[in-house]
Amino acid sequence: MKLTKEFYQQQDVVMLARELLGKVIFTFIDGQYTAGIISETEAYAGVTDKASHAFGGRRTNRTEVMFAAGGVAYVYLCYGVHHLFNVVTGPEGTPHAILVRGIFPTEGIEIMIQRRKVKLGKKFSSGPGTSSAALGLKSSMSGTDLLGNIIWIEDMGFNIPENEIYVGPRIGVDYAGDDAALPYRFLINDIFPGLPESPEQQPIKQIEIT
DNA sequence: TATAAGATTTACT
DNA sequence: GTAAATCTTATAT
Repeated sequence: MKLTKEFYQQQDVVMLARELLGKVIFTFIDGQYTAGIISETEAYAGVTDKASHAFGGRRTNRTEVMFAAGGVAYVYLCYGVHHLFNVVTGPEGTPHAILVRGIFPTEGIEIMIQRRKVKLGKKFSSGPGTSSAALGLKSSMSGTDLLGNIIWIEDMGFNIPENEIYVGPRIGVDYAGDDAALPYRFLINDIFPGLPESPEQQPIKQIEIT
């Protein structure tokens, strides 16, 4: 079941970030299918979030796609090196985005190994840059429709119980003042033991969402 | 025009 | 633990 426009265009980006855990992201790039279960996400809440690229309504060539209606990809180059994949959500004009920070590889694993140039293991796709690299995502794909046949996300029926989800502050956003402490990071540990060498995530303390 | 810092990863020491 | 890789944006000359 491919996720719909209606799903992506919901208002609550934090709720959507939690919902994306356990969903499966597919790519069909260079004639190769790859897929993985989303294991870690972070919400970036549009114009009001100091950690967001669109804070204060900032529009640049890079961030313009964040203002589109939900259901497209926002992929940008971080530190000049890593291509970070985000899901744009919310209605048109509301620049919400969800950073995908980790996946458990499920399909096209040989292709992913070629792209990553490392063996499967803890670090294989447990960060935003490595996840994007495994899936073949590049910043040139920013703006790609997530309802097309290049990048899409499906609900395969994996149900993630609330007590398996760790919630905490986002990574690397110390510059964002008060917003750095917001509990907008969601991750699941290795609860898919049947998968080949699922990367482990470091546990963090579960905190209440207030 | 120049500089600094960033939603990071990797290879070294 | 530290450094290097080197694109985008913001701020300061």
